[in-house]
Amino acid sequence: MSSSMKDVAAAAGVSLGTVSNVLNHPELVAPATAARVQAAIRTLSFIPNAPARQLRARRAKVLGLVVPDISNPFFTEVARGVEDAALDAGYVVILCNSDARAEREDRYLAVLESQRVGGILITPARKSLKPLSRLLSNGVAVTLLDNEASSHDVCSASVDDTLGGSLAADHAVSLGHRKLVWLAGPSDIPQVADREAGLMRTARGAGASVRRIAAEQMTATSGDEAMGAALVRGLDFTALICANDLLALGAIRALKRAGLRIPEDVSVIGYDDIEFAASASVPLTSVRQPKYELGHAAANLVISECEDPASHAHQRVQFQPQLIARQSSAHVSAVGTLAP
Amino acid sequence: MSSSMKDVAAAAGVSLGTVSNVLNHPELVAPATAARVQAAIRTLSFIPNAPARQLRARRAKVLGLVVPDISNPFFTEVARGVEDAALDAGYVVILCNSDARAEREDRYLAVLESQRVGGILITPARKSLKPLSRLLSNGVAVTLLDNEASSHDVCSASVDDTLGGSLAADHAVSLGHRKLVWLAGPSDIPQVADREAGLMRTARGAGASVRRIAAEQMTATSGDEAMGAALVRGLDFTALICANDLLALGAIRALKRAGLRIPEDVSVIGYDDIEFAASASVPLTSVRQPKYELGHAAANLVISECEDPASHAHQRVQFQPQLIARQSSAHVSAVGTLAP
DNA sequence: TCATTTGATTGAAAGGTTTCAATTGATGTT
DNA sequence: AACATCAATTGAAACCTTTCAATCAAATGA
Repeated sequence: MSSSMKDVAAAAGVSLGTVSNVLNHPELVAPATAARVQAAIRTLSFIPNAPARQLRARRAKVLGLVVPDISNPFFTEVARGVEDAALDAGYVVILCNSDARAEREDRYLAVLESQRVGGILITPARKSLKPLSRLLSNGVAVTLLDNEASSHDVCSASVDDTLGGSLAADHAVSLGHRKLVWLAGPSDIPQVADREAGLMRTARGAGASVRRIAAEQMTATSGDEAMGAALVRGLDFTALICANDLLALGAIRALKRAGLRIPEDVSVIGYDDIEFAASASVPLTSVRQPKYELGHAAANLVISECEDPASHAHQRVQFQPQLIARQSSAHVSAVGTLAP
Repeated sequence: MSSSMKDVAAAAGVSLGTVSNVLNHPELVAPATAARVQAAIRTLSFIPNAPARQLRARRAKVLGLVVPDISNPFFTEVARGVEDAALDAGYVVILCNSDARAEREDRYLAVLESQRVGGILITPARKSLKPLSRLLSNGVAVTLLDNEASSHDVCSASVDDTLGGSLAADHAVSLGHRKLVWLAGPSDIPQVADREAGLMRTARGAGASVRRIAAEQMTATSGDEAMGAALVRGLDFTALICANDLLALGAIRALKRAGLRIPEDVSVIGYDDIEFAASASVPLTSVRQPKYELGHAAANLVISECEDPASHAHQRVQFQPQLIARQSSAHVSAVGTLAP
């Protein structure tokens, strides 16, 4: 049986309140007493009952992490950052995959509310913060992850997606490409919209045309399908820029199936720079995001708000992306132009 | 402010106990009353306080998932299976990456004990169940994940690793390979040991030689290093079998750097069949494990024990692996033999 | 009609912690 | 010697549930 503070108090010959003070306000208790209590804690191998503490003190060292899909290596890496920061602060992370579906996200938000978590890190499935308002008004610390806060009652940690889109376009254009294809994901994903905006502005500013096709999800399978379908319809382009690396990996499969060579016939640029980008069938040029750092920073924001809500000022942290050139992109070749 | 059962009771004009019964034992309360209470719950948008419930009822619908590394796509997929099963049962999953380090695992086990989780799914960092005994004696349901239970006080869900190793060896031998290299991971990982045992038995039974090299971790980087170092030392072989796909991906990088062609000079076989195996620079032949199903089954085992510990019988669930042949493996070529 | 059974509801205790006003004992001041 | 101050400790209340014995009202049986 697990021992309680009452047992510790009895063993150390002090009152319950003193044991609590040793644990939470050591400065209030005499060194000798504290030592005696610590000894009792050790011999009884007492471990505090977190739910009981939470019930009374209403602050739980628990964070909810709500992401579209942890199997996307981007979010996996983000999650590691979150988790490491959390563990360092004695917090624990509840993993919630929303599958980018509002219904599932709502279900999780309700569960997290029921668990009375102290904070939530979320990459929301929809733009509106409405679903979060209940939590917010109950004093739960919310930080937007990989999304920039538009309102002022939450923190956010994000990467400059507009810049990222721009970097990708720059790269293609500087290699001489003028006929681009943008392989987007679902249009309601804000990150994708921002990348697209940056891409379009930069590409068109440089006199390149951009044709847009969209995949249904941000997965390799979906990228394969979308690209395959587009190729069947016929498409005149020399460079393909994808909303993320998974789409790019899938698109490459479709391109190869259609007999196209990369980068001789088509240059491909991904986004995220997931670990496998370098080991892909053609090592993938990609826009790198500081994934781990993003998660780490976001977790620290939300933890600092949990620890001291009163003196907390909401912040927006923004990281810069970076283009990593590999073999999937090359200078447009005179001979290799694609006739559809 | 969040409303409590007291508020609901007042609003519905019933006692606290009745509200509790509506929530937990609906069969005990008159339909009319139940309806009134439900209405009050809805208008007050009452959400039960899980920690308070846990304090009184000592069953928390919380699971701890302890894995070596969620960024390994194998465990990512397992985690998805766990999470889906958990959500269906109204449970929530705390994510714990042990990094395969005992110290970090212990830290997490203490946190999970403090949180008074109902169950733990763990791929242990070490063979002994000692670190779990505290939890077990406190009535926490423990299920071994991707490890077969040796004792009888826990459930386990695993994949037959000996068979998997054997399948890989069979495949290589049937393609005519007689000089194999086994790229192992840390020797204290039981899964790796089992794969090795199956591999050795089958390969040697077929008259093939197996040379063993070991990577420090189960990562691509580590596989690259280990393979690179081995190539420098000189190695006479035609087929490489790796303890997992990440090692294989890394090893392929090293092989290519050394000017070796795959599969013409060397056949490579991985293990796990992660999603990227198919998109790798050379599509990877691999031993597929039912990852999602493994996680799902394990979660259901632990949940069933949580729900009804009394009538629970510990079980071992074992899945079968399957060899997926792709282009990284081919028949040994007369010309392509490697002179070191 | 009275006693008994059944079904629905209640009230109070318990679970492990934190918090805070109150108490104690010692030290310092006049 | 009387008083104020201060540090250390205590005791009880509060947090929100669940549980269970007790109560109550209505229905049944004789």
